[in-house]
Amino acid sequence: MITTSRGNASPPPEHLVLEQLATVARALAQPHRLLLLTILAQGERSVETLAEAAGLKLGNTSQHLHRLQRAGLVTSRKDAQRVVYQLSDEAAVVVLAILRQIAERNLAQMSVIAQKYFHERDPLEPVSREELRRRIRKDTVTIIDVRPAEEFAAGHLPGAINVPTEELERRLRKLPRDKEIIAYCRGPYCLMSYEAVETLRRRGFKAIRLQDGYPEWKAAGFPVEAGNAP
Amino acid sequence: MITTSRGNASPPPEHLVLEQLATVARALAQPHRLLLLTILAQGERSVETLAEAAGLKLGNTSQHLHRLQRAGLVTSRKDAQRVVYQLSDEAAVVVLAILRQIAERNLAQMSVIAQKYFHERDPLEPVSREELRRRIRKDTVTIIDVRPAEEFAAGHLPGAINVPTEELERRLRKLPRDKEIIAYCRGPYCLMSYEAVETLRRRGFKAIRLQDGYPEWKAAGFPVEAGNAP
DNA sequence: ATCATGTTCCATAGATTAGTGGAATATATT
DNA sequence: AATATATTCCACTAATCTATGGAACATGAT
Repeated sequence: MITTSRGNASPPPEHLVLEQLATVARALAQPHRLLLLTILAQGERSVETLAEAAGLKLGNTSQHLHRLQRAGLVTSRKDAQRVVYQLSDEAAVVVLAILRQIAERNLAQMSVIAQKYFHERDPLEPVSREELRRRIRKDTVTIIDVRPAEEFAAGHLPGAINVPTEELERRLRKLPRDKEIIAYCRGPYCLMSYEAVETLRRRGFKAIRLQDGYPEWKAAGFPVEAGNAP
Repeated sequence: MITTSRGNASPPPEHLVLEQLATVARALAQPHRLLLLTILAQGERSVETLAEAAGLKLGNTSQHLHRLQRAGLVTSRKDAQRVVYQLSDEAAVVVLAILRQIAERNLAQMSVIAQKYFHERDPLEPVSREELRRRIRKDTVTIIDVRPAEEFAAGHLPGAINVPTEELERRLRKLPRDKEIIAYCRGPYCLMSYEAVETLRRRGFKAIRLQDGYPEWKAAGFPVEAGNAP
């Protein structure tokens, strides 16, 4: 009798494929690595600055980065003594967005966190990317990027000015009181833009957050600028 | 001095969010669970039939399903004695597609597997979903769904006829020799449609595969039918 | 009530993983 | 050559995960 089943030899090709997908998923299955990915989504970085930004030990960071690299999520290049990592793919930003979507829609605890620490802090609906692009064309807004200077330099929204949260109070005088101010940062669950609009509104500015953050703007194919324009 | 850093109390909200995302990713980080998801992507199923389809022990399957449920990827409902699971979200299909994309583009081993077991077996470019929809309208194709009857009944492409691979040889007479035959199955890394077009071409039919499979067709928002039309 | 069916729960053993401290390595700089 | 800087490698511990067999539980049929 002819049979389509295989003996007790090697696993079927379908399973080999699933094994590969699981390798990618395993790399995503750890909060610290997800954190490293969200930091890399802002722009490339060396191991040391990554470790510092993530609050991790150097060796530990190095290990995590290797795991991410083996999973095809990041690539590295050597720049003199240092090793610079970057996302290998916009797909990494997309997969994070989908994990977020699944968690938001189906995990009770996620709703609680989103409500308590985020929505409650800024109940106003953020501006959508499309809407912001329209307003940029009409020049009716001021956009502030509240991420650290390093990340701003690696890439930002066209025309945005960099005002890291720590400097915000100090630089209020330079912000316009007539135009609406739109703030953005690393992503939808980054508190920096929340803090910024809170501060600004308290001081009488008209401020609102952008939907998501820089990586999502870029991944959506919207225009970006790089460099350290003041 | 006022500081924005927190003492040694609870982790920052951003980390709570990453913890949730990691929960979802951890559920995806195991080949057997990915297999269960691809089976559920064909339609809802009871624990027992899932275990059988996946080749897993019952208790083990039950445990995996709970993990998937806690991660918000599937939901269950009770139907008399049996418990029926289904995907909670089309997002599950999307996340599998992205993991696949990342693996394909960045993992050397994935390319080897894809080449050796899939591309080599059918070097012809598959028909895209858009192209197939056009041809359906013109009625210039016969579509065969080579998945098991159970999965066909749960949902299939409009007008497709169900010819499970084991029955293909037996039912060749009923297939047209003038029209092109388009075969599809569970997804891009499911061998059933590869086997089918191979058999058909050997017998002189004009056969070609559809890009991806049923779950991707449905997730793309294309029309589907359900029920057991012959 | 009793039995059959389908699913979950529990304890356990083996494998994998995360974090740590420190040694080893590679590349500039002096 | 010697030193400083940036990263990786290694050994080890604690925690988590997977699969297994079997007991327990719920539901419907007899």
